[in-house]
Amino acid sequence: MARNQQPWATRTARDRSDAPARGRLLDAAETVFARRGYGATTIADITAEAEVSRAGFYVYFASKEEIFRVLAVRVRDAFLAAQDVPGVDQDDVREVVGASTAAFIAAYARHLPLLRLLEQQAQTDDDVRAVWQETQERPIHRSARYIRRLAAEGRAAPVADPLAVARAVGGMSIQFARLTASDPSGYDAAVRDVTAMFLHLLGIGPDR
Amino acid sequence: MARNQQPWATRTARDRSDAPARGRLLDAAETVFARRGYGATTIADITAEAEVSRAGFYVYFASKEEIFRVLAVRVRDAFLAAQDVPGVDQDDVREVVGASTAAFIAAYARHLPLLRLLEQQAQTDDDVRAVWQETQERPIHRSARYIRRLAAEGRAAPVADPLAVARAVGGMSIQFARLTASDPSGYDAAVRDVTAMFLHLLGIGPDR
Amino acid sequence: MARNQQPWATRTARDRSDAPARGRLLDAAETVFARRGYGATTIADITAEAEVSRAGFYVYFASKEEIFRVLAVRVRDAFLAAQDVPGVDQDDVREVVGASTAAFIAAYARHLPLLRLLEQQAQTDDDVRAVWQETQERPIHRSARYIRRLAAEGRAAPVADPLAVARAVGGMSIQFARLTASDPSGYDAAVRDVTAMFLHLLGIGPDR
Amino acid sequence: MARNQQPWATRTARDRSDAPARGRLLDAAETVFARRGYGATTIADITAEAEVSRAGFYVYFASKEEIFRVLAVRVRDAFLAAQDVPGVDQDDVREVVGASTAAFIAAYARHLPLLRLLEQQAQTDDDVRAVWQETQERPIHRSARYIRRLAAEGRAAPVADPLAVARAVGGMSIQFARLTASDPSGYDAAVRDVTAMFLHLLGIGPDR
DNA sequence: AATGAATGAGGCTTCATTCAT
DNA sequence: GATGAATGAAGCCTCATTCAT
Repeated sequence: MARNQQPWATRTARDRSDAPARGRLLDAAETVFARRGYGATTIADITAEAEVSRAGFYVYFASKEEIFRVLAVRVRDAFLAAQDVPGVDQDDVREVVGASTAAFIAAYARHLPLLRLLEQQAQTDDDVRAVWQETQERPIHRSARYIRRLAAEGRAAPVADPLAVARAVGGMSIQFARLTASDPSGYDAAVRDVTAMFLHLLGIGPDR
Repeated sequence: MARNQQPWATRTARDRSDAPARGRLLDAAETVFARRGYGATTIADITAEAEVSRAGFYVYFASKEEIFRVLAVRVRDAFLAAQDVPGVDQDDVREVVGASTAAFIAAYARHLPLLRLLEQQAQTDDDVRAVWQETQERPIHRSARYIRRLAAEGRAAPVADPLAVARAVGGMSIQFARLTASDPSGYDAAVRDVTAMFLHLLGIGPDR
Repeated sequence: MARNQQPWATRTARDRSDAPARGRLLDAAETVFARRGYGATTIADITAEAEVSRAGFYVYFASKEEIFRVLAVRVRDAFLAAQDVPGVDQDDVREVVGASTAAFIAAYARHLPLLRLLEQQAQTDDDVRAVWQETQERPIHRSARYIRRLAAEGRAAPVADPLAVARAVGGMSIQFARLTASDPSGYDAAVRDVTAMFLHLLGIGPDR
Repeated sequence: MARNQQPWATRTARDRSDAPARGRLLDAAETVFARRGYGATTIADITAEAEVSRAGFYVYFASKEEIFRVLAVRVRDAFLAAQDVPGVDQDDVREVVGASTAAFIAAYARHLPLLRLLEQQAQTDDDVRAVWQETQERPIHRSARYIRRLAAEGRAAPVADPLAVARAVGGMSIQFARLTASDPSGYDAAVRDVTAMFLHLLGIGPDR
């Protein structure tokens, strides 16, 4: 889209073939990894999907591991960015909790295939492990920070250590996100239930 | 039987423990899969670990997929069996919840490597998917049943639908089980915290 | 069948399982070789068909080559024996030629699968080659001898050297035998046509 | 094209003749199949003969079966093409029969090894069977057509149905072609005898 | 920047064959 | 004789990767 912001550009967007090859390869890799898993994916699968020659892959990436690492970062960033919920009244705990729960579940469900692979490859590849840990931990720590602040301000009375509560809520949310991924129609109920339990664990009763 | 006809024989060969090859192969497969993941594991790795010839593998299993499927069933059974907690006073909700939480977290942490692979392969292999789903769902449904009974008997006032609570608690427990797997010293705290949150979600206050 | 010629024998013929294993293996080998060809046939195929254990094969035969050699002899003998046509008036050339042509075509068509393999393996295995050559040459030489006698007695005037005529008639017969094997209904016409051409090549006109 | 930019270059590598690898593989396959038969031939044999790496084989062919199928077509075409005998006076039956008999026997003898394999593999592989049948039937039908024309024009009085005569002559020719293959010195006599018998079956007397 | 051609390395699988019982 | 279990040897095939152009 940014491409057309330059009025002097003469080429009109022609199908995928004028996207730069590197980007096409990354998109293709994401698609194929999601479809066939890490191990079963071959370089040939990726280049076929990207409509690039096999050798063309090596112009941009040194190996399957490397393209995966690049992809891992992309997924982490997308996943974390999707959790910034702007336009929420920071003073309304219920609204904050509801909105961030909704965002988390939605983002997790959306990126589930790649997140699974991330976790998987984290067992093997140290670089991926670092990315995966950040992907996992950052939302939890952010949440824990928030809970600590609420507790300090006397606006919540968490049942357990804030970090433990944050982790627990993270666990729940993931569980429901997986459910949502296999049955998207359950999304609203999932958000409602998790929000309610989150609030309850904060010692905050249901809305009226 | 013939083996005992010669009392002076020091046991006819068979130094390789004396487990029959099939069992050795399954144990070896479990070890190797846990160590190197599914994709990176080769038949040669498994047979080397089992001290069996490469060809010997095919006497009992047709492929890596097949031995994994057999292993999947074994893991599911072990994991589910580990959650039967005998000798618990069924009338004491706190004790039941505490014991089953402890058992679940311990079992999950213990089998984590294979459970991860189970989930992973469930994406690809329909048979494994069935086993994985049972592994996942059975504890949750059992837990949901228990919650429903407590609610019906007026001994608990769950914050949300019993199935949702069960699922949420499952999610938490998994989260803490993973933590425990990487840092076993946190086990007691994990059990304590999850138990407390579980009870809280059941509307049951802290012990005295 | 010979088994029941001994009146003192008490065992009645019970299905294949009391045929001695060696014979069962040979029969099985013939069946399987005919069905799958030489190369594709495995020892396991043969023993399965014979309902004998894999190792049992080696009690009687040292290898696939060896059992094939034994089979080759059996086939050669059966094929040659089938060409003895008793009860034919040796003075009636037309009858002799007709009967032996019929017998040859029938025998060739019947044993075609194994004869093909014989020829095939003759390329590779010297023992088989000897058997194959005899199988091929004996009928031709016998036929040539007959033609020579007829010529000497002035009862025929062969168009070419008796051996060449015999060879030519052999070639025709094989061609029609193959046709017959794939379409048995053509047998009578084949015999009639070949007989007519055979007689013609002997300078003997059609029957009245 | 770039190759000629450096006039001093002594030809960029490519000592392996300069036939492209695919052609070399086909030639090699023909050689090796003829030498060792189908079953005994391995991919490694072929690639060694072609001076190509084992993996190189799979760039052009998916399997031994496939390269054989391609070869089958090549052999069929070569065999059939060798039977076009130009420069023959179509009005001289003796010349036509003699020339086509000679061509057939020569072509069959020359391609005997591969033709044998063709027949052999026709039992197993449907594609090969189709090629083999055409290889077999086309000369016979062409010959039958010719005989029918001669008969219609009153220039021949075949002893039997033209198709039967054609088939019979085919059978003879094959028989003598095989003989020729194992003893090339007999070629002329074979052609003479088969031609004589062919003409005789057409009811055409010997030359003068 | 891009690619067609080629290959080294490595895993999978089959199979004839042996051996202890 | 007969067999279940096991294995060495060998072939097939795939794939990441390189290289000349």
